[in-house]
Amino acid sequence: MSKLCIVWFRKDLRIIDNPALNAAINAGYQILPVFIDYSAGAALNIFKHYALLKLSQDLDHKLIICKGNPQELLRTLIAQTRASAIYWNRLYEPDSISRNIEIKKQFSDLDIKSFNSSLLLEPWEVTKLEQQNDTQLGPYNTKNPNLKDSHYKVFTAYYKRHQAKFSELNLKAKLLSKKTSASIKNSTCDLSELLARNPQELNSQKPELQLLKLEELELLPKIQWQKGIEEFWGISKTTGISDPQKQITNFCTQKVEQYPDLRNRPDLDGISKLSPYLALGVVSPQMIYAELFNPSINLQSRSKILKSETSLKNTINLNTTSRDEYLRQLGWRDFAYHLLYYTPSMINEAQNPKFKNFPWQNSPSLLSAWQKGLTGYPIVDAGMRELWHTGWMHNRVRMIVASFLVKDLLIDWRKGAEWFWETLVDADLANNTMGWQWCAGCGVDAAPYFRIFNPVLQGEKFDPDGNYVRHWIPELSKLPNKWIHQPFNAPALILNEAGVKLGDNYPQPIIDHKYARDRALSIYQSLASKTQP
DNA sequence: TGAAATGTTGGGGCG
DNA sequence: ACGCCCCAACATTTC
Repeated sequence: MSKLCIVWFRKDLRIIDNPALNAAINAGYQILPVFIDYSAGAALNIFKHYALLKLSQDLDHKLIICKGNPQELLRTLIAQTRASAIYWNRLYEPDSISRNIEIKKQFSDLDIKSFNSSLLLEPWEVTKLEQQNDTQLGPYNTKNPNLKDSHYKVFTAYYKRHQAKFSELNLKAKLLSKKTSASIKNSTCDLSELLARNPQELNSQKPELQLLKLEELELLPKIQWQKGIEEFWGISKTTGISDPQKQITNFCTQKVEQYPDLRNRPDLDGISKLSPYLALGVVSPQMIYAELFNPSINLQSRSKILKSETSLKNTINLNTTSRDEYLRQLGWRDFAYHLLYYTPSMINEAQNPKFKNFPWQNSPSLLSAWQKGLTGYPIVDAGMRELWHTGWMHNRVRMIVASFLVKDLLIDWRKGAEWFWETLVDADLANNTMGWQWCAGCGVDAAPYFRIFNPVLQGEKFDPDGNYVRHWIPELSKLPNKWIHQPFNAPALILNEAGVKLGDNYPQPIIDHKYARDRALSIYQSLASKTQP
């Protein structure tokens, strides 16, 4: 019988293009797939439940599910099964890094290997210092004086290097490892069979492993909150999340050409909606990349557009620029992990020290109105209701609601980050933290402090027909376009005809934007002029 | 990956 | 016909 390898699943809940799983099979191991639950926001937990349901099925129901301290659980499992290897795919959150260093130490007599499964390039692969490719150097290695300023702080510079590195490593040509699901199933062990084959182990003094059924992780909420999420994401109660590869193909073959034009339009279906799949590693960015620049697809879409009387030259430019623009977003994702890896403190602290004593107002009632989508500004409320019902919000609207919370209401960006963390199915520590610091203007590569979104203008610009607002705020649906983004300015007659009673079935604005803008400007301005020690 | 305030221009109404 | 004013429309500056 061949040796046994624990493949430890975390945020790589897939069997396709899973480097740790592939490597273990290639090394001739029998596979013991293990999932140890980790804490996550409520919405992500729902998605995690259904992603696990699918993964478990893909692994022929041999996935071991448990909960608790990973070190202890792995120790027990190794004692019981005599596994001689542990393979996993790397995570980059500070807690995970330190835990993994511990585990590597603790099981140093085993074959332990880790892999990149979730980024195009890992944090240390894009640095200012050329020799900085040692994965052992972590953010905590402050003894290395070179490390301090080796990382990028501005996206444009980072991405330039990212692109260069990407071609340098020739990753574009790298083929995805495509194991058939049959071969994966063949290599996968069933724990109970395994233990039955070694009955002496069962009778030993060794600690018993508490194996759980998926339901026992209690990832689904007690209230029926998940219904809208299940519906929106095409989730099946019995088979779990919908086939993500279909979602990738659909975007890369149909929608990507229009991406630059439509990506800011929450009223249209112009974006990939792959974020929750990425957050849990149900898909890898490599899978998206492969499909995005799949030569045969390019050929198809080129010929399709050629038929619609576009010149060949334009077509090719159009193809690559729209695909590159989408790829750039995956670059932002890598950048978020780069920042988090080198400055883990950014989770709780503004990267810009001038924000240390920022006079946040933190009114609980205003925060609550924002969370419920009752601010009186339609584009903000539509976004917050979309978030609550689907576990997701269009990125343009995320920026609008974030600007409103931080700059209009003067509520600490961390309150917003917490809410997003609980309610987003794509909740991702690196992205969430970077995004909020960017919006609040307190990050290293942040929006300028004076960039304050006007919710009315943003609505009119990016939801010009008001369809997005009408969908999420039906009580406003009868308002004409002219007033759909500013009901508080509409004549009484118009409101009457549309059945809108401000302060009754739709709130008055909880703050006057002009007043709020001036207030934010003066605070941020005094901050900007403040000198730091 | 803003918006408002301020500045400039030029066509048209009008005395 | 001409200068003057008004004010969109656009451009630039400022926050």
